Amino acid sequence: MNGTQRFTAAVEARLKEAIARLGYRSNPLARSMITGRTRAIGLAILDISNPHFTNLVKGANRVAIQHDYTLLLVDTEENPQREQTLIESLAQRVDGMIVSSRMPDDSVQWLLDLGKPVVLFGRGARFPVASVGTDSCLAGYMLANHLVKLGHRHIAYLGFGRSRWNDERIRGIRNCLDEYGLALDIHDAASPSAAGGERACSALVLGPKRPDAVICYNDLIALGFIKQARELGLQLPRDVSVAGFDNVPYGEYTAPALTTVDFQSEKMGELAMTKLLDQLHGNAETAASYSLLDPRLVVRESTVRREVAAGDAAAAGDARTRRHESRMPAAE
Amino acid sequence: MNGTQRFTAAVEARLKEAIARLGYRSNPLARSMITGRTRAIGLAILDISNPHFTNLVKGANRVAIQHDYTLLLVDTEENPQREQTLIESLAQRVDGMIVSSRMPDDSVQWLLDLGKPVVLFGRGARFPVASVGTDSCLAGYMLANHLVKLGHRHIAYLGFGRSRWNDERIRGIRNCLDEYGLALDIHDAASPSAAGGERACSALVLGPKRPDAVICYNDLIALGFIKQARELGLQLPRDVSVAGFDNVPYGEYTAPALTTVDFQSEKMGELAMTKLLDQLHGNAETAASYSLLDPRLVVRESTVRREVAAGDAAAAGDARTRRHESRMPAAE
DNA sequence: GTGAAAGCGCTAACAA
DNA sequence: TTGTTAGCGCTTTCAC
Repeated sequence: MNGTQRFTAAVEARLKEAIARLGYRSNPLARSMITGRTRAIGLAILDISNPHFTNLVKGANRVAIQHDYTLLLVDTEENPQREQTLIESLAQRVDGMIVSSRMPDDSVQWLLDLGKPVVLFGRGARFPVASVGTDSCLAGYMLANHLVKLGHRHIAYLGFGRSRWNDERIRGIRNCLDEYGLALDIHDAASPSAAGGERACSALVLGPKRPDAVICYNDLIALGFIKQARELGLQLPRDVSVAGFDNVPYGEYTAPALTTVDFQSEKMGELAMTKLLDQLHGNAETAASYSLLDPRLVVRESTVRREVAAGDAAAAGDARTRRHESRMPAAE
Repeated sequence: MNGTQRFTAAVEARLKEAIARLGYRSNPLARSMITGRTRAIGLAILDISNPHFTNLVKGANRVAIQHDYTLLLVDTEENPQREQTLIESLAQRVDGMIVSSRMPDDSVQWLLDLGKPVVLFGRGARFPVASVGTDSCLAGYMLANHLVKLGHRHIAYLGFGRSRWNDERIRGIRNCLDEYGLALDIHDAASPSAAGGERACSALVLGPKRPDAVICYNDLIALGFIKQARELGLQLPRDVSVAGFDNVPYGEYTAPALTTVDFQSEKMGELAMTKLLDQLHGNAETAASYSLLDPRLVVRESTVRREVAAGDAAAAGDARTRRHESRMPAAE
């Protein structure tokens, strides 16, 4: 027996000797079958190529190891069917699951019916699930506000419609632009990746009215956009300011370095794992709670003050004073 | 019973009904205990933040899914103890393991003793293990050759001593430089990451003799190096050409875009998984074989022709002719 | 403090 | 084609 029973030192030694001699190793499958516990946690992420998600993993892994759990990872590759298969397969081999998914709130039920504790991302208080997230609306407001203050007036959003946060980000941006009486030009990328940003770039930049500034759904799209805009002959950031969300590590190493909003991905991972372990160990307090992390604006080189022509400047000043005293609606 | 036995349609229907009514789901743990098969493959990688490894995962995952296997991932975080614990824990839950590790050849035995089929990376023919790798020596040669042809004479290598490929890369670089009678200045980064490159930069760049060109152990180090060199006031690539290994996706989005050697990481992952499944299904042919992938030079903007002063030019010409007809030693 | 026995949920082999 | 049984490697319980 392993750990449950105590013996006299003599017997214990003899036991240990036998174990070593036979090369015995306990079969965790059989053990798990009995105890119903695996000491493993499953984590499903949408895309392992996206540093945002690998940061989640880093955070979750740290906490798991601290508590002597093994973190098992699957990459669902933004594919809903694959996601369901993989999650079902994984869920039965672990004590609990952390899941990053685009499935709508009402499709989440089967996940809960798996009978394992679950932590999700960004499900808000509207759903009785443990969940951790950030204020995407506020983040959008921050970025828009930053750009407007730099003198930008024609702002575009290159979004990703399939994301559950896309609308929130738009809302935040609009909240800000509305204060200045500015319109928002909305575009959509086919995928939340650099390739998506590249492909969407020309439609924005070569379209009828080129924006002064582009806010992208995430940093990867922003990176792709920047590269493609360059190849189309634009001078960045002079011609167009670009910003993203997530603060992925590589945004720091590009030129121009990327302005973005830090969502504290790693801390999100930590928090999710902590929440799950709490649930596992019966601390029901945090069970179905929602933890919100603060977004932080990270200003780098990809957003710069717009050099305005004379006519433009007057219009800008006009707009700014017109609705000068409006409050920040996103800080609710 | 599930799949093993056939029944008449009537019984089958009644069975299905009962299954649905009871909400029965087979317990894969119990099943695996009996059959000894889990239909899962374990993959251990050194650092999930490194796109090289996430590409391995992408490749392996694709093949696994094709064959209806679940790929379970662990991140060992460049930590040997953690690695051993995680691998042992994972190995017993899966049918086979793919392991990316820095452990020396003679420490690999315990891994094989786990009793599961294993595929490793870059173990060569010298070890009776299934393994896939690339020719690091040739890759080093390619990069060095590229730089010499661009007129660089003072070439430095910013390596990572703990890697099992570091010496191979140095050998390849030296093979080339020797042909031109050039010396190689060797430095070492503390970690194979952008942070490692940043920290190591000043010692190289502010040292007694600044190199014309720096070859970094991998792209991440190169990215960090470039960023830091910029902050130290250097004009890149004019002042220093920089190159790396791996061809990580983000090297394309930096400025200057990174010259590198493509190791076909994704294909490596595919190949490793294919090899493992072959082993699992009894195709013993590939069992202990070693597959080598070809490195490919990817020239981008971070390496440029050196603008030589008059004296330098003469010396360079001299060196080039001196051992003009020597063969490529790395193509063995 | 130690050994024996029951049974977890399943599959495999066999009997009906 | 169907129902039954043994037993996988472990933990748990209980008698010794």
